[in-house]
Amino acid sequence: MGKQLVSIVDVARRAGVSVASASRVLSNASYPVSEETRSKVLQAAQELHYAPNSLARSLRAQRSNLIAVLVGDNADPYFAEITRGVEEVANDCGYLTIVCNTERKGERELHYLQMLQDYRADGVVFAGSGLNEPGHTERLNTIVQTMRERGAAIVTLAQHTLQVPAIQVDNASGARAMTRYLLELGHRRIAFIGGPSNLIAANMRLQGYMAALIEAGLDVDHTLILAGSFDREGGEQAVRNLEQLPEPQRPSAIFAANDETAFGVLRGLNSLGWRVPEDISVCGFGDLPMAQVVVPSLTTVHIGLRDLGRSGMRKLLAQLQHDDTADTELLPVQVVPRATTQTYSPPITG
Amino acid sequence: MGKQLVSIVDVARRAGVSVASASRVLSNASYPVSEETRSKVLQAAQELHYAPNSLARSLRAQRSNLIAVLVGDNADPYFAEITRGVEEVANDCGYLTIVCNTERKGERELHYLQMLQDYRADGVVFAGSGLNEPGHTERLNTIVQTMRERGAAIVTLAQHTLQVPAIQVDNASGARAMTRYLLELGHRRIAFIGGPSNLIAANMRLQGYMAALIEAGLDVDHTLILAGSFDREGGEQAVRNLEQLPEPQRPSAIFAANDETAFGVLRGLNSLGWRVPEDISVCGFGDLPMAQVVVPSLTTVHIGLRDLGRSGMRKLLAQLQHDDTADTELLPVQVVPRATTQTYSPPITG
DNA sequence: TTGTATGCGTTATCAT
DNA sequence: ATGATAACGCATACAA
Repeated sequence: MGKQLVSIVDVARRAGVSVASASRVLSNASYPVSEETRSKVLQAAQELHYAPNSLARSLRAQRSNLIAVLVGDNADPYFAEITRGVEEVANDCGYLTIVCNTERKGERELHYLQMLQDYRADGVVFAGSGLNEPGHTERLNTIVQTMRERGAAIVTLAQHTLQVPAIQVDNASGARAMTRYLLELGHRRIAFIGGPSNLIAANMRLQGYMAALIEAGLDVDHTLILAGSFDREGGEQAVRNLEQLPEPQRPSAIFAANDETAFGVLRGLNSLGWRVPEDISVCGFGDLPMAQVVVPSLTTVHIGLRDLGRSGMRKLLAQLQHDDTADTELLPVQVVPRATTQTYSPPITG
Repeated sequence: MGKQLVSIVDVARRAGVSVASASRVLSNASYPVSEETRSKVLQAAQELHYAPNSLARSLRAQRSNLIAVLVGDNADPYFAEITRGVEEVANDCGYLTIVCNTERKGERELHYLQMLQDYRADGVVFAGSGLNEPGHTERLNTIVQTMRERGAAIVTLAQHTLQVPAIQVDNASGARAMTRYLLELGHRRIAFIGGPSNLIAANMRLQGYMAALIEAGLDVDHTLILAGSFDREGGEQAVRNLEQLPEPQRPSAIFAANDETAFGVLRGLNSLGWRVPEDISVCGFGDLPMAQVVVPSLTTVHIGLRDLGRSGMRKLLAQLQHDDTADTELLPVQVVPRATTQTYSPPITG
């Protein structure tokens, strides 16, 4: 490979001092060093373009200053925003951020965790909610426990099977509030397009939706609950399925379990020639940046995603410094009414 | 901190063999080892839940298996897509991906590079184009050279002042092609909303735009060239400025230097009550996923961003394996006509 | 085929 | 205040 970089030994030699002294200067140790020694070391380091070897440092210190964020897909704006928040705080505190795309596959998640354990990552942020694959929870728990015993910090930013410090998005309340909002607009037949069945967050939102209906004294119509996949394709497919429904059974509003799905719904409705919100109301969950960009702008449930990332990283740091905060916090969310929803008006039969 | 993890020494002891033998088994060395020894080591490792220390390994091997992607902002879909592609290939090849948000600040870029040097990152992907800050190029060059001398691989995915292997998005041709396309539609007054002046890519697109006009024998009207910032706000602001223009000087088409800007333009026009594409045509550059989501869907220049990331990482690997490929490749782009552009029709004066 | 010993670059411990 | 040295965990050169 390339030529060796200068090491602390080279610096010490050039400065005419011991390695120990050089180290004390270069690592900003609190240990007393004479001004003369200090300046000699600093100058030698500068002249040689000394770059401390963080791998060696980490090995020695049992502390890597590496943290990781586990996401389903970093190109998904939901995770991208969280990652941004995590990275922001991490960088401020001298940590490097490793991004891991699990593609929502248990196998990949475990694979990554093992690598992170190997690299002695100081912490891991689970950005997405837990996977419901058979046997996954157990295996996940095993490695997470091992990491924690080693001193690594873990935090989840969603409902999770993991028993670790968490910041939970209040999915159930958010979905309930949104459903109530639609009910107040006069809608009675409200379709719900869910997410992957192995995603806890998706289930919580479904629960919230049903709870609101029941509270309002309405029956839950299972023909109005459709499968989705948290992506646009799922939304489009669901619309095609809704179209198959006989006229009187069709919904007057569609609640998509996340914004991406809602975008797919909007696209699907558009190609069907159904106008939003005149013919049908639509809403999502998440409030991605593009929710405000689409025309009409999307009514959705706002989650402060970047802040969620920031708080998550801070919680990680707190664990690392044994400043143990409350183990699990709930992140409140709010309904943001925009232009894709409007008061229900009965179809004109003529 | 937490309790010590088991090391290779523990494994060796438990297996009743030397550390060297254990290492040979656990690192999959090509060195011959008897079947008996191998299985003893493997079993001991399993029983102890041995996790190899990658920091030690990296220190020893002078090779970290860490790579980094330098982006302006990982929450920007442009960079998010690239990062995804990089991470995909990196992970396939056993590398961990560090994400660095430079916020397009030279200072942050340098700061990150120093950290990456400290961690002995095996490679760095510069996803964005070079910054034009005074003195930045020189300082950047210095540290990049040091990294390369060390054996690290570098690749840029955009026009860059750095003299390193690169995959360049053909910004000039793309912008020229798009401008020609608008000209063919009959537009003559085409506004151009640029990007940050210190971004080479933005300048290349402006060059392409002007080249097409000149080729068509048209004058470049500088009142139609507006400043932008590669974000939605810039697009909205530019629209407000265009509105100030007296009627006859207004453009019939707006070419935004990137998609984000175009989204801002669409939003700005919408709030002004100008219809797209009936009253005015709009197009962007980049073809982000959401270009197909907005209504009407955005005419833009397609860049295969995820592929760009993948190719970039492959180019990095090629360098690492001294399979030196062509130093700089050009990534072709294509105009994708969608619904925000249409044939120019002169305003009806009545 | 196996084992011993050394070095990768740092920092902390212990003397001085 | 300074210096010599062990140890972090691993992989290799060399010896057996």
